[in-house]
Amino acid sequence: MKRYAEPKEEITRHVIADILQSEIDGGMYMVGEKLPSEAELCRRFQENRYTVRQALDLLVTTGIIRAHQGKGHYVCEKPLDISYTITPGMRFSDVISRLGCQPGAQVLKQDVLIPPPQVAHHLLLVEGEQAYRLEILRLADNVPLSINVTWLPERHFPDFFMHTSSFYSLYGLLDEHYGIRLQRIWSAFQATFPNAQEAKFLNIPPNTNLLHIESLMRDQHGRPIEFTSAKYRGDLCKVSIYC
Amino acid sequence: MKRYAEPKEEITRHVIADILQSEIDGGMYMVGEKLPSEAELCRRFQENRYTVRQALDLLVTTGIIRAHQGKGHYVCEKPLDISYTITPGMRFSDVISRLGCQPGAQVLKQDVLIPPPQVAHHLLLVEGEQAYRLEILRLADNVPLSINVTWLPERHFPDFFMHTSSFYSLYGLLDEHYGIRLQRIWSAFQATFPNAQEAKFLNIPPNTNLLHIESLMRDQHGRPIEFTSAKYRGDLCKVSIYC
DNA sequence: TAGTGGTCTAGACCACTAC
DNA sequence: TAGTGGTCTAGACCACTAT
Repeated sequence: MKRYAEPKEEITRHVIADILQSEIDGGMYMVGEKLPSEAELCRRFQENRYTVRQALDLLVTTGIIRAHQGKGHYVCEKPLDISYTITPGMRFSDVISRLGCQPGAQVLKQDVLIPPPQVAHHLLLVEGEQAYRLEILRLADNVPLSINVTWLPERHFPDFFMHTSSFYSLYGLLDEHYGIRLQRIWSAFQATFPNAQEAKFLNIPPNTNLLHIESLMRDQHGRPIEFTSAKYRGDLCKVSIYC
Repeated sequence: MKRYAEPKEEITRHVIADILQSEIDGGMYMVGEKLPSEAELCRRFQENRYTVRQALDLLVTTGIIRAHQGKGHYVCEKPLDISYTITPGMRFSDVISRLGCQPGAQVLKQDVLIPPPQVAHHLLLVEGEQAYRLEILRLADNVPLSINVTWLPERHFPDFFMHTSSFYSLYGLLDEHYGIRLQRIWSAFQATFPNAQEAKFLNIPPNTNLLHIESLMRDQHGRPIEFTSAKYRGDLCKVSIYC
């Protein structure tokens, strides 16, 4: 056992992380399987618990494994490749179904209010005009995948909340009840980290990265209809678009 | 000073991080300015160095501050909003110039070889057909913003490397010397972390998040011409596209 | 050389999970 | 109750930066 830091050049935590990762890649620990406990890894590598934890943290941060207090470290599922083509007929729920997962959606909050200036501007609202604000959690096999905040101009959707109680697909709802089909005008992409609330709903540690997508959609008549801010789990999602 | 962990509920590191963040937000430490040293913060909060470091790490991971060994912790710049519209006439260098920064590009590597199957498939190459592979570092005011790996079918670009020595704008080069103007077919977005080499070239710690964009572009005749894998610094870049 | 952050040892208590 | 990960104390050496 090394008593103190060595000439460096290797940084023990990275060496341990690389060994564990190669063992995971090599199939020694399968997806969903539990890794040896920290104490066991300390004995195996003859290193301090701090060092072993730093190594595990590297793999947690990279989305290779996840930690469960009181249980252990587990090998993560592989990222889903969500080929997300929002054109007529392709909905979030369809995408998830095609991947062999059970899609889910949960309305966390719904309001009618005056949106922030940026949103009002995109949706071409007049001064003081109100819009629906929907906060939706998207799930696949009961695993939270994304949090969406969607804005819709109030005037286009009378009695909107009558339809959201049995929420399943937003685009399905807009098509069925209002005859509106959406197409993308513009999107902005950013890699971010979650705030406390988002981390809670997505059930992820605060250092998981998120794919943040803001989108402006228009209907078949060219009117801007929907502004959405969606935050996807970076370790599980990859989003594709076709132009 | 607490001798051991307390009833929790507060988690000291988060409390310290919140205090520091509010002070940064409040303008106590300006962008680019140095925070007090770890030792100083230990004295101020009467906490162990480990705890103070965990607090600082939270802010580093969130992109609020960055650490320089031997110097200190510094407040980060705000993200650039790179509205990246790759259509005729809009180049990376143009985007950067418009933001008031000096664009830069550096060819890290250039090869001619048989691309991996996925790339060959996208570019409609026949079995064994070769392509150019360019690894390019993009900079703004000498700060590395992204690493791009670009593939171009060899047959469309005779004497290609004659033109890459004085590299400035790839799309400018393709237009000038080959009369080819590009448009987006498809893009895939993911939030990831850098590998060791990427972290080195981008000069970022390994827990900085990256916005990874794979794109397939076609020329004015509809032929798929370019496949690019671009990794942008998540703390500095936001990429917008228009459809 | 002094000061800063980066890494590590050794050992403790807290909180969650399973039995 | 035992085992696991989560947090923290106290102190050490290493590597980089400025002077």
